[in-house]
Amino acid sequence: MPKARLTPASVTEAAAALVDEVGFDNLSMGLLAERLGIKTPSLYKHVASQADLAHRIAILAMAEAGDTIRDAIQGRSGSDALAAGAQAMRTYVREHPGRYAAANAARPTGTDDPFVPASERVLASWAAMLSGYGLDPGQEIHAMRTLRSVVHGFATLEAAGGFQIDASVDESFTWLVNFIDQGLRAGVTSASAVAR
Amino acid sequence: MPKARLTPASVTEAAAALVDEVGFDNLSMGLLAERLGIKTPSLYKHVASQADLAHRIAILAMAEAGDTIRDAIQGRSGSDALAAGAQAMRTYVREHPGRYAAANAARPTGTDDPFVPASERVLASWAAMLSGYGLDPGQEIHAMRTLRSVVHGFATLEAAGGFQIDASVDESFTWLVNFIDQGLRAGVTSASAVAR
DNA sequence: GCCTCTAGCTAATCGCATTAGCTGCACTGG
DNA sequence: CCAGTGCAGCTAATGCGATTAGCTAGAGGC
Repeated sequence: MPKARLTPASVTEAAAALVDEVGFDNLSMGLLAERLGIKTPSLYKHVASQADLAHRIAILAMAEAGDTIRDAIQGRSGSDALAAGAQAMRTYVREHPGRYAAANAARPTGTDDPFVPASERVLASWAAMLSGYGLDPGQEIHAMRTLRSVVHGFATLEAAGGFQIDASVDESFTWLVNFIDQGLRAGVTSASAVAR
Repeated sequence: MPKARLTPASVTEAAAALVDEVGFDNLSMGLLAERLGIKTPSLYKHVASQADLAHRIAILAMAEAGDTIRDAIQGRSGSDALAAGAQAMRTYVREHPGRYAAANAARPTGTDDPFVPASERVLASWAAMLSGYGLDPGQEIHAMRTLRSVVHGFATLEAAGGFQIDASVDESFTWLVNFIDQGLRAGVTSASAVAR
């Protein structure tokens, strides 16, 4: 049997894959150890505790989500960027529900916590998506929070199986993104109309 | 010492108050028992398990939220109903974060689960709020999901301390509700222009 | 070839949910 | 008013999952 040479990073990666399968609250040290072919206490040679492990998964998830969104909006702007970014986010959550749950449960441990820059990068992507709409600076923070809320809300409700009725969830998401896009564009025109 | 005569309902109520204080994931049978002035195993005379307890909290929360929202939109319609309902929901989540977390974590156990009608009543209120906008029937489900997503998303992000920047969160929420309202009103007129 | 360093192991501890079995009090029927 | 019954609460015990202590052997450096 091959010596896989475990590291904190590889353990975290395995744990992330595990939570996506069994759900974040079903994460257990025993289950993870079994997947890695080692005994439970051996895990503590790589991570400090289960809380530490969860935090590492959260950092990984935030970094991955940040990359995914940034790649999606690359070279796009305005409506296209919004649609691509939102879809990328939703897809990420759908494919990695456990990781996303870990990221949501995480709280920064301090100013030097890698989780902080990772989430800032995600926020930066959201901001970039909005920049194309030429919003009034005073509105930007509100628009950003609205955008975050709606995408986060949709993704978590979907992941939790909150949409029961058999109407296409894909279609609803497209509708939602369109709705936001139109609202943002209307805001721009009415704002400048006032200025004019 | 007064005999408080515990019941499943009173235990659930105490547990709900407890989770609002300490957070849903910090709920423990020992802590609850201590609050009630009894020993941990005695709790099992009233609830079947911790999972059962959590589920009862979820049902309570959903029922309370449903009542609160319904009361808020009483006698209002259109934009007013939307604003009042959304505010009521957010306020409920802010005042009862633990209960709300319990409700989100809950999954219906069957068709006779009281959780089902309780959540349906909440959904009915959302639907009532939207009815004033005279949306195209085919759009209603999407609008409903969008509305749920944005309010749920905002409330959970706020409860999780997700809004770091020191801009007024109240103001952001008002902005958000206004944004949705305007979009819905505009959507009525340009509903058929979705193809774009 | 020897030494050290450490991943992994076994055994033990701890906290918390849950179960088993006992007991006294409160309310019922007579 | 009294015996009988039911149940809330208690203590003691079980079990599982996280975590810690202490040991061991194999890999890489000298």
